[in-house]
Amino acid sequence: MSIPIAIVDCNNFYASCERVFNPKLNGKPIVVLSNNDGMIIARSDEAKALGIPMGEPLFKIKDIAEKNGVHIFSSNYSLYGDMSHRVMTILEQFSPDVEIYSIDEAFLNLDGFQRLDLTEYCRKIRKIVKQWTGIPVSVGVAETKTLAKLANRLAKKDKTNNGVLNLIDRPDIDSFLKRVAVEDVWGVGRQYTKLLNLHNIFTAYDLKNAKDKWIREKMTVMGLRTVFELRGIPCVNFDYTPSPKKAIISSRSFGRSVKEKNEIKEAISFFVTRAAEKMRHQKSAATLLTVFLRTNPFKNTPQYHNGCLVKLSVPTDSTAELIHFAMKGVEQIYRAGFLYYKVGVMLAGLIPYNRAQLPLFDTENRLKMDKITEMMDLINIEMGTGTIFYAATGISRGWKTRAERRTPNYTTDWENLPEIKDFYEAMEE
DNA sequence: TCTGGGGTCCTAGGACCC
DNA sequence: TCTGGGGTCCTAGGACCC
Repeated sequence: MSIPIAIVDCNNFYASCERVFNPKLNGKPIVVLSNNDGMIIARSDEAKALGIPMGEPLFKIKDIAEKNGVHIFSSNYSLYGDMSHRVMTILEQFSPDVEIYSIDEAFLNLDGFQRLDLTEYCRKIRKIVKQWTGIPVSVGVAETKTLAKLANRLAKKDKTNNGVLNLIDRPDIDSFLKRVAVEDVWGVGRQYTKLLNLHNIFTAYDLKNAKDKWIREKMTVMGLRTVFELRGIPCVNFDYTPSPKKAIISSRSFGRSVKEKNEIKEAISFFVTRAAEKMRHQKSAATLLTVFLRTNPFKNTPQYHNGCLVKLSVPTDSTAELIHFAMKGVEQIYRAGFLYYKVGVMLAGLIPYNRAQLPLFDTENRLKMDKITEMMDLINIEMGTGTIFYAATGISRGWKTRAERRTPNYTTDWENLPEIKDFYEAMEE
């Protein structure tokens, strides 16, 4: 007997988070912007209905937004992260095996729940999450992850489903597959869509019936896996305990273009600090460090982009040491005269810290360095990120990303607790 | 004025080994 | 005259995800 898999997906997650704490926004169009207030990364249903596309730069929709009173927000990841955590905690009450797949999605293994009416069960999940967090979710249920994602999509699209679609034991499953375009299948992106369309494969149903050999040749085993999943054969396993990351990236575009090497260095030091913190959090050490910088590819100015990979002879998790090597990298690739718009750092070749090989003859006093790092982490956790930092990251932070329309951290900062009177006012309207 | 950030996996090809 | 076969590891690049 097959195992039912559910995927719970928050509707328009970022937009919904903003709405929870500002009930006046109910029924109003909302969009949320990417970092640096660059483009649209989330839209409420009302904003979608206005024809505002995903990924559109803000300046291109300014007119529509003004005309229709669209509410525009900078993204507020502290808020979204906390809301996500609340939703996931609730989901864990509905299945012992929950895989948190992204900030707004989770797979639930419903093995053992087969005797229940799964559609009813998922309606209950939906109701409780909405009641306890204010976030609306949709649920798709099927025998494979790919089919569950597809069911979820249809649940969201067709309002008659009430946010839940269960495809288990549906003899008419093909009629659902025919309603989903191939580019909307999980695992099929832009490039493969082009290729598939060229070969007259337009729907999930067409893809399900494609020839194995051809798919394997053109789309590798990943594509074949997708096809099998559409046929109801599970190929994508559950992953309950997130394994440590194999690479950690920290990068950002600047709020303005930056010319000076010193500013670039400060920004890179700042990103090294953040990446190293993340790395220590998962108890890894890096053997490779890459720094990169680039000019704005959307501008008609001289272009330059370059990266520099530093192999670290001794694996390290020390911010100070990583900054040291990163600065050497910057010296190598920085060219004067360009207007830089984005820089970043990647830590890779990560290994568990406790397995890190110490060299026989080492010039650094590692024990001492570990103590300093440990203490800095402690202070920053206790008293807030950025309380104590290396001078290399600078204090002016003139390169800082724009976020001009950010809402308060309602749930993670005592100073920003929402006030009940706002809710009353909204109810009276 | 103005276009995100952070990940994963697979494959081909080169270097190197015996 | 003439120069193997099989394996591993690493990297870059390309696809995908949210």
